[in-house]
Amino acid sequence: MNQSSLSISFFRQDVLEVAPQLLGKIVQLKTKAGNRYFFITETEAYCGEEDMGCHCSKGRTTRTEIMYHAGGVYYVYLIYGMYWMLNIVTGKINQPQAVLIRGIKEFDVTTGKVFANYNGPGKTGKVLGINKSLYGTPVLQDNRIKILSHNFQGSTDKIKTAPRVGIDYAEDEWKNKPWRFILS
DNA sequence: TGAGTGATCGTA
DNA sequence: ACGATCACTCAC
Repeated sequence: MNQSSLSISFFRQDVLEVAPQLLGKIVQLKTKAGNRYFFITETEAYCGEEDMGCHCSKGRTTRTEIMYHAGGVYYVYLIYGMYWMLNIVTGKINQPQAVLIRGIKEFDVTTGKVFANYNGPGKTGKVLGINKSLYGTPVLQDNRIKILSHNFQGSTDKIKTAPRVGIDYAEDEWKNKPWRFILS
């Protein structure tokens, strides 16, 4: 298995480039029992203060501060008191954007066989052991989670788009944007 | 369809 | 200081 990570320049592209390109990318998780391997199956893009579905539509706050950083750091937060959402900041400095990782599948690294599906951002955060300590950590620096630069076999072929989930409070213009990317 | 759960943010 | 809200999940 090629272990090279995605570069910092990848994450500093616009979120609408990064979000679909993250589909199929392999995530390596280091645990006491050894490495576990996943690939990304679903993402969502959140794009700037003008995007009424994005947390940054309310401007710079303690929570959203990290989104104003240049791309390539983690943005995590707790929702509904239970679920840690895993996001990666993208774009340039002061261009607040992030990709939400909404789903991953786990596979056996020797056989290449998929054996578990974690659909939904809450489940994704749980299986990866996300918590607030990851907030602001550079993606390339974290020693527990590595995002590799190559794709799970044959996973890039079919990308579906759909409106984003859970932002019913936003006006139709933003609610309807096809910024949810799904591997099929 | 609604309960569970706690950080965050706007209003005082 | 308080109350409403929330990029969700699971059981019913």
